[in-house]
Amino acid sequence: MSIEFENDQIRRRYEELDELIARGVEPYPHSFDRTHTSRQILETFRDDDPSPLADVAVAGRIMAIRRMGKATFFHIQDADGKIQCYIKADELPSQYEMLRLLDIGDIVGVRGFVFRTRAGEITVHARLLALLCKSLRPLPVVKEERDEHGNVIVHDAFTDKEQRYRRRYLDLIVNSHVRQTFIQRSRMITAIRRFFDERGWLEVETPVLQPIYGGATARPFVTHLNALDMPLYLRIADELYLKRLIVGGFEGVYEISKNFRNEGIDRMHNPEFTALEIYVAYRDYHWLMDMTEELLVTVTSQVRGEPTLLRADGTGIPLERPFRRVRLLDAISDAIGQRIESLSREELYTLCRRHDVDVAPSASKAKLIDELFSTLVQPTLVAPTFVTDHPVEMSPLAKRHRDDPMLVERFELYIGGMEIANAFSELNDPRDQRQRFEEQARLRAGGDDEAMVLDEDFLMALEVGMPPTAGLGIGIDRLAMLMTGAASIRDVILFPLMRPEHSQRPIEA
RNA sequence: GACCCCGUAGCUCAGUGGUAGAGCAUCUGACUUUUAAUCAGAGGGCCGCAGGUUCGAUCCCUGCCGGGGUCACCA
Repeated sequence: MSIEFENDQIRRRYEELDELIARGVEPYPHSFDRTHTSRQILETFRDDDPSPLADVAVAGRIMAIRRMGKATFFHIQDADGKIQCYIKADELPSQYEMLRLLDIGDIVGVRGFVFRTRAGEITVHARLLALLCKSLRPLPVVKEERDEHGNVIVHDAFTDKEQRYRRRYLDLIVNSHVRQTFIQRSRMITAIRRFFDERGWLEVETPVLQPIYGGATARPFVTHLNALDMPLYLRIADELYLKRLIVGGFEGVYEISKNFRNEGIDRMHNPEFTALEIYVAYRDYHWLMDMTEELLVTVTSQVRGEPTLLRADGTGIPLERPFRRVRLLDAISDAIGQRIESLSREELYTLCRRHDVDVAPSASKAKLIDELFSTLVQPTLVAPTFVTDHPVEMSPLAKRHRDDPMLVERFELYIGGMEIANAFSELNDPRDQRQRFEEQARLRAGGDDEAMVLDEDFLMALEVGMPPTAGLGIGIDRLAMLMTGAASIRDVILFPLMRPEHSQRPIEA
């Protein structure tokens, strides 16, 4: 086998690998009996009694080496953090020789006793050094130092966004804040599950591949099922299936799932993203606003230690109950200084033009209201705010407002200028639902390719009868952004969608 | 999709119309409590790709590829 090496460092490492094998070192052994993680040692070491840590075994990736002739210090990194190790040539002559052939990036196991160095760092003094995996590619080298206040100063951080997203494994190895971000994301989802499970609501799984896509207005990804020779769509939402389960008699169901929307990619959008949807029978959107507040305060407190979310600029967003609640038409009217509910489509269009809101002349009334809101109001909604009671044309799956049939019982939750949640008192009147679908069909015929598709089976389910139900959707990625202070959705998705690199282009069959 | 910015060593970045430089990393040597270890030396580059202008292009121009940002589209 001949390998063309990309650079001298990789060639060098392959040579070292051969030399290790020639010396009888197994470069890829099967296991290592670890007794402690780095953190367990750092947290339990006591200067007045080091004996409990007189024989520990740690394992991890070498992140720094300081060779000083016949003694060497190195740091290894495990999932918990880093710990320094110390090895002396006269104590372990053959393993010290092997260490010559090791590099930053190699994974090793160290068995020994724990002590504190003159410089004050808790360190594992090696009685055994074992190679666990030889690394054949150089890692980005990031150096850290501590200033007099103990703050970590990072030098030459691995920052190239393209490389960080494409080679997330490198990003995770060298950027500890990235590891923390994804740990927090995972804890957030765990906390959400716990919150729902404690209330007896059932986690379910519904189809990703759907013959009819629904539950949201968006362009879908289309695929094809060979077995039945039919098109299928990747789901854009779970809504219609979860409601069928409420019809079926479950009284609280939720799903945390990937949705797929064939639309733009930017700081707030990834073609596949994670959504939470939950439906609870016999409840309405008022109850749901209270529940949403409690959910967010509980989850944020558990993940961040306090009920405060974090913006990318470092400022906090305290979650103080109750969240502000404002009706959509009031919010827009206040921003404009003029009531808008009785305006015609043409008057709304003129209003948009006057306020520099960019809209197509053919835009529907719902679209114009949406544009006015998202341009004039949404950016101002930093503190958590429920925006409620949307016009019925904007919300084909929501129940009409009990006080005004032109509106629906709906809320969207905005935090940090982002839409985080969307919820309704769910429409369960099958005749009204059919009319709404028919209106969507007219929009589709008029060229709106994001309008909803009529789903006869869903209507049949509503005819069987769905109890009054409250339904909520939360954008998990966006919530994770606020949980971690991320500026881009790509920073909270492990493998965000990227255009393939040239060498990785799929070959046409 | 439109516009703006970016692409130089493994990483982070300088730089110039006369085919390249720093720090870290790598290699050689010294060093048995170092810690951005230190000290002395060395190697490493299709300057994103392809054209064009020019005696000569990493630099100027055009196109393409990739990334970032803004807008549009959109949860």
